Amino acid sequence: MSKGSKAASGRATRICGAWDVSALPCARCVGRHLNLCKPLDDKRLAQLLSFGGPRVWAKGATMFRAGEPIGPFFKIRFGIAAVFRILDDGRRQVVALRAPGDCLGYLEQDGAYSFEGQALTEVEACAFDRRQFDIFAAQKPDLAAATAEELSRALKRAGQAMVVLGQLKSTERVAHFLVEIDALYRERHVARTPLSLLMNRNQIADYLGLTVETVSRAFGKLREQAVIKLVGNDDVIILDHAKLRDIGKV
Amino acid sequence: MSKGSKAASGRATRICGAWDVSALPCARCVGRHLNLCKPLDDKRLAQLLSFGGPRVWAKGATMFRAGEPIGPFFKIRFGIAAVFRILDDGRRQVVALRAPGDCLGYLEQDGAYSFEGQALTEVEACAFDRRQFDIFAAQKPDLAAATAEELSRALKRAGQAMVVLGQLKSTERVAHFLVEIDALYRERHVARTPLSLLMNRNQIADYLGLTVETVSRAFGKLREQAVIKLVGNDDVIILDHAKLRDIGKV
DNA sequence: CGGGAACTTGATCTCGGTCAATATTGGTGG
DNA sequence: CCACCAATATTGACCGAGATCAAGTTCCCG
Repeated sequence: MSKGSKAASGRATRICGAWDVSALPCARCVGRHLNLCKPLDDKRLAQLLSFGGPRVWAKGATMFRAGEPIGPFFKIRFGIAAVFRILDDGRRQVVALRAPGDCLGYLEQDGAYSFEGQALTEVEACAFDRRQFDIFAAQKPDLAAATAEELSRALKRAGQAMVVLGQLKSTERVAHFLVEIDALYRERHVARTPLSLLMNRNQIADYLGLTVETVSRAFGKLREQAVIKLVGNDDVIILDHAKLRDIGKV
Repeated sequence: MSKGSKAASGRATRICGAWDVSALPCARCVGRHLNLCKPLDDKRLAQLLSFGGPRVWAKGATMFRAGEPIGPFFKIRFGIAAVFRILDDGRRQVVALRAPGDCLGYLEQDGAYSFEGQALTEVEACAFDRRQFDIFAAQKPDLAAATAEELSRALKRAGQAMVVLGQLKSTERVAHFLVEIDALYRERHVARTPLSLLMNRNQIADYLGLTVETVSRAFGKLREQAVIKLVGNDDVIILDHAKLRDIGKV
């Protein structure tokens, strides 16, 4: 599965922004710059790389923990990660899904990570020392602008997620979720047919503020309405995009 | 009420960040630079001001609408504003509360505002043309850094709000809300005793993803438990901060 | 004061949570 | 390749938190 998504990502010709880390050498090909889109020239790429090394996490691995002394932040090259928080009593809320091109572990509070990070698939990401990155960004206006742009994108997505959590009914939430990750995976070239959720029902439930059972029932309703078709546990075929978007209030 | 908060804000010696707009001349005192904290020197302040004028909205006024062609963004000097989205069927979710020092209307999508903005109290803010601001920021690394910092702060708050909406029970949400705005108003020098909510039950409900009745009942429960005391419709005295934080999972 | 808006309280209903019992699935080893 | 098994998903029965509908009550502003 993670192999599949990785292959799909590999075909990407452009992931995003002024600092496309897919352009950076990865563990298997140090010294070779793919440089698929070139807002950063080779010299600057090399400079960025000098303090940001590639790293790989297995599916399910913890990338960082809330409260843990702040370390590097990451920019995803392949795979999908979840950012979440756990309350003392075990309640858990996934706060964001992060795909190739997204940053992860950027937020900090009093010198500690603000949220938890976990790899949903195998994940490969570049690690950046934030102090050095900030210094570098201070001299590269377009990199700073790209950072602001990325944060804006994340903030917009968070706002939409708040609408989903605060106002939508369970089936609406699930419909919204499907449209959302379909668009996300497509945009980041993780897309395949059928759509692979890359999350189990539990993780989806924690993202949507529901329980596993409710998520399952919502999938059932959408299937009854012939809006989707379920294939195994992880794959979904969207039969009626328009109706799904309609239900999901997208 | 808005007059009170304004007076309180006026006493602030430092609001935040590298571009404290309270340092900019306001409508009533053009040409005079308060310059309370001085990360920007006078020349740069003047430059910023040349494309960002002060503006005032009455309590309840709409500052911008989602989908409306993008105009300036704003940085609040006095007052409190709400950022929200309305669904076709009238459901409404407040996505963020913005206090002095916060930016507002920054997010855009395809050349239109992403959310709606409304003044909860009388609001005074500086308007900035984003194109000119971006150009300016590109030459001022510390301003770009301050923008990223501000976005990070907003994103962190959004993440916490998602936990509230996704996981907390109604009373927990209201407790969390009280702690949150108490801290916010305090931090931005809007604070007074007793705590003024500056929002009616309907607005609180729309922020917490609840109904007016449920919010009212939650206030009732907190009052019964002697955690708070209600004074009129808009003021709250927090009797037991520790317990309130505990209930609100802060 | 007086009147309308905002808040509170009560009764009822519904959606989603909880608990429990199957049913699928997909990975593993024979 | 198939049979098995643990993990995951589905389904069902029931319950409860919060929504909805409907009165009251309080507040606040003229």
